[in-house]
Amino acid sequence: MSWRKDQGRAERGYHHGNLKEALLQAALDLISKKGPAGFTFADAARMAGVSPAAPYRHFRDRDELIASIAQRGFEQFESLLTQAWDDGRPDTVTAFERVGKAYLAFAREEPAFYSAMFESGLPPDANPTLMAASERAFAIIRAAAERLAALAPPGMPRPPAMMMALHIWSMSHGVASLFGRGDAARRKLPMSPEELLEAEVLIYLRGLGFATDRRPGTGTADEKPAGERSGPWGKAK
Amino acid sequence: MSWRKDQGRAERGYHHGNLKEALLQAALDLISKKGPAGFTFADAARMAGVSPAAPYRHFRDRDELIASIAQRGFEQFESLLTQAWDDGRPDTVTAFERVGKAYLAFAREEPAFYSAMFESGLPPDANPTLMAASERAFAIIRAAAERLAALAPPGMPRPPAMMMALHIWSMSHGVASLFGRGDAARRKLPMSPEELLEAEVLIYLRGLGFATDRRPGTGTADEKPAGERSGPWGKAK
DNA sequence: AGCTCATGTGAACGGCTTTTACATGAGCCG
DNA sequence: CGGCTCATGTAAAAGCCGTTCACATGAGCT
Repeated sequence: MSWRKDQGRAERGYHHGNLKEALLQAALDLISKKGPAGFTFADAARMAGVSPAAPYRHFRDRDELIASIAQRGFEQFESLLTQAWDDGRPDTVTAFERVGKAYLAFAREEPAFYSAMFESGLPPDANPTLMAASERAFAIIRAAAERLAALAPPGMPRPPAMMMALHIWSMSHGVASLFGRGDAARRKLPMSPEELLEAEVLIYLRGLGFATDRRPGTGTADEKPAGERSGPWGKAK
Repeated sequence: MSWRKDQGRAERGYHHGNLKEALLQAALDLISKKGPAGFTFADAARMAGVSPAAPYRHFRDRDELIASIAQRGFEQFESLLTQAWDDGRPDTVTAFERVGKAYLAFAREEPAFYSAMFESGLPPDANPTLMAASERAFAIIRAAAERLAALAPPGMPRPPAMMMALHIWSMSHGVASLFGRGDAARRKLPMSPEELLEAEVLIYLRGLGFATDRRPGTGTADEKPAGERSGPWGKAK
């Protein structure tokens, strides 16, 4: 990691040279430490070593900075989900679960992005480009659901892919926002959020008629020791 | 609705007489209008007709006011869920779904409470009595899950009730916080949040092996026209 | 060299939170 | 009823923030 002009502090002429980027970085730091509410425009400026008025050359106001972060967040999120989905390899169900885990991993490892994206209280409709980014990310989940729906067992009516996608999203978001971030501020659990979500998704998929032991499908098969794994939960009493 | 001293405005001696209550009311109004972030201590004071310093006689600081609201929210929430659960009448599955709907109804009809409870960014561990209230509310869901788990079909291993409860909670919270509040600020959906959640829960329960057509059980039976209702979703394409 | 315009500064306004010293009067005690 | 006391409210002030505006600087172009 290295900015053009060394952290922005030290010697630095009248012009910063990289202020916009420095502000975004600072804001990310601050949000991850104190939440999107505690984040302060002035603090970010201070951290970048400029006067409190300087940021206004790059962002209309505080909200626009947060929206910019949310925007980037959705882009990284989309890329992460795309990678996790990996076009359904090695088999659809496995890939699908990987997407769920990626969702949680993002919420855990990038709490600042996640907060900006989902907990900043910005009206989504006010910002078309932001909403577009959000929809591109959701489209990954939706595409995965589409593929999964196509595999639905013949006996049953096909579940609408859009609905499945919304279900998965709500489960992921629910788990992430109730139990997701480790640091502070979350409830205690008898299991990890990842396990919780995995079980939830597996049960849900089973409810749709999918075989969830991962034997069928494209079977690239590194079967887990299929021992007594008869249900999607561990040995919890 | 009528306070003791008429709105707090009008004629009113040096002492308000009911300030604490008036502040809580004002805060509820403000939060529901502008979100927990936009809410201002000074505004609440103004609305109650007192000086900006007066609230400090009743709340240590702004956060404590919000925590008080969250506290009340959890109490109302608990009461609502208890009522919806109605001790599992007329049958467990029906009552269970009613709890899900009550959850959403609360989020929709009491957005201020809901925000204070789940989106205020307060550390839950910092406030023991608040966490206790939250746990009492969750206990209702947990108790319902317990009863449901006991009914699990004999063929399969019993799902842990705690896990089921957490699953249901995460689904409800996910749907509520992504799509829950109608006014502003939410995404568009091909179906109502209520339908979305109902389908999600039904599919999930089916995944656990429950018959979800509501024919078995205590069968107090006001069967819906069981026509072509072969899956938990409507005619969505 | 000189011009121009994007970018940063300083000072100022109004608003918010919180603290402190002081005012008021409700409730009690004699 | 008179007076005391203490919870409750006020005024003023300090310190922070967001935001704006007139002004300074200097990077890049001609």
